[in-house]
Amino acid sequence: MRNSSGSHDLFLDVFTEAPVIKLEPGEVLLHAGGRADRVFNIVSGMLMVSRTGGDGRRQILSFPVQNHFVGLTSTEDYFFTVEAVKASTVAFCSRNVLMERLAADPEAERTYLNMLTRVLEDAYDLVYSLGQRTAFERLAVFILYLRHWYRQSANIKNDDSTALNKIELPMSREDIADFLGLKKETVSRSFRQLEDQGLILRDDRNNVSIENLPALRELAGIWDFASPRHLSAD
Amino acid sequence: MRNSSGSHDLFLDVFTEAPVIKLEPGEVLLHAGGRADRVFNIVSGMLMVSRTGGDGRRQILSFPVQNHFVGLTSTEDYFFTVEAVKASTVAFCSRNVLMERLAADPEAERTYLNMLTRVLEDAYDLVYSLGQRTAFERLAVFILYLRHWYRQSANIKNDDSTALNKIELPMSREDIADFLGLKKETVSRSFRQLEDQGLILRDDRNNVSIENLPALRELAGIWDFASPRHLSAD
DNA sequence: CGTAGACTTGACGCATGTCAAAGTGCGTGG
DNA sequence: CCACGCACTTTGACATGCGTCAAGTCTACG
Repeated sequence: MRNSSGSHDLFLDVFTEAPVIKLEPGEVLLHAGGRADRVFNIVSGMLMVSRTGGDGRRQILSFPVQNHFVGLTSTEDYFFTVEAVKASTVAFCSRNVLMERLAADPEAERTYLNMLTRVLEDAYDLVYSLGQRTAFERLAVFILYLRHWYRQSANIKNDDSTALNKIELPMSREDIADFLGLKKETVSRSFRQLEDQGLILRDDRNNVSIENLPALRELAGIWDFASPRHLSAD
Repeated sequence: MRNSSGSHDLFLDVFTEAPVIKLEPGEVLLHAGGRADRVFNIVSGMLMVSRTGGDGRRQILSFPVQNHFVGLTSTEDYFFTVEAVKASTVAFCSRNVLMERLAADPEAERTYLNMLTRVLEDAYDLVYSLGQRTAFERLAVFILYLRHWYRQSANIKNDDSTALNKIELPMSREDIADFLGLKKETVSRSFRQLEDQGLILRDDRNNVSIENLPALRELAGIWDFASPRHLSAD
């Protein structure tokens, strides 16, 4: 199982009593280059982790949501920027405290390793999308990702639940583009294409409805987000 | 410092006395879908980690070399395939043994977390390349990566050493293409373009010489592989 | 030598990027 | 409450980088 929100498998107890920070949309939690002395656990909302090159090109690395974890580096400094996409609250603790806790408690350590490994697997999923999928497919996968995250947050078991067919898109088209390695115009056109083919419906700027889940999954090549890996078997 | 080959910062002692496997080029170490009960440390040579979709599209995730680590999953099964690019030897130990060692020894645990975090950072580097860079730039970055790995293996301190200007390319053009999210023809043409601009020289099929390191770095936007992060500051 | 596999090169097409204009919703101030 | 303006999105026309398909070339190996 990939997750079931709130389970101890995903949550480190160093965060249970930890202080929280409230963030408004667009507010920056931490900057690339800043000293990496804290780690964060998202309590609610949605953040955005990005990296910007010297020439201004920006790549979004992830959109962490409830119970996701942010702040890992192997070095002294953050190499990414984290900001809020929507109003969010995050718990934080110092890196040292976390490390001591992990050293003292093998159970916490296992949990942490699992979280870290999942982040890595998500990164590899993104690599696969960027390297192998078309714009159209990337957007389909992205919508299924959002659906998956909302399912986790709402703690809904049934992966086919129609309760999950309203998808909120709290980030801008440009953010989506920078996540998927596209331009915002291409994202717009791909949304249109998905709508024209009856896979989704654009309710408004920030909300789409999934109209044909099996076809979306077919397009994405993803059959079960909860299974060991996201790609259909080879 | 990102590494200094053989240092205890990068090497887990569970592997010191561990049995090794010898692999010929093309030989498969493990298959996607197989039970993930072992972890591996590369002693010499070069491997290739890949993931193939149901429709046959393949994405190479990494080319691990000396002292790199392979076999991490959060689940019961491997979701990637690992094979040898050139003759290699790898040390292995069971996942359980590793986990027990990490639980027992905070020092080993720290080392392991660092290794894992670096793998994650490499994955994010690849994400940036695939999402933001042109074919030409991706190849420049790739050559600099190879150079960086060879520098690690040879344990050469000076990052400008001309001893590192002969770069071996043990993998096929198609492998490079599947790593960089391109087609093999585009890889060929980008090599040509690099040569035409005097940045490299193609000695033969599997060897290039770096002719203009500063220009390559400029193109890649990478100034110092040993620094906290690979991208030039923003 | 001769053949096979890998690589290179060329001609062409298409997906995505670029640039520009029009549409949409939303907050602000009259 | 309405109207204006602004930011974001959508759409359109066109450009281009990379993919596709098909010859050619090289090299290793029999």
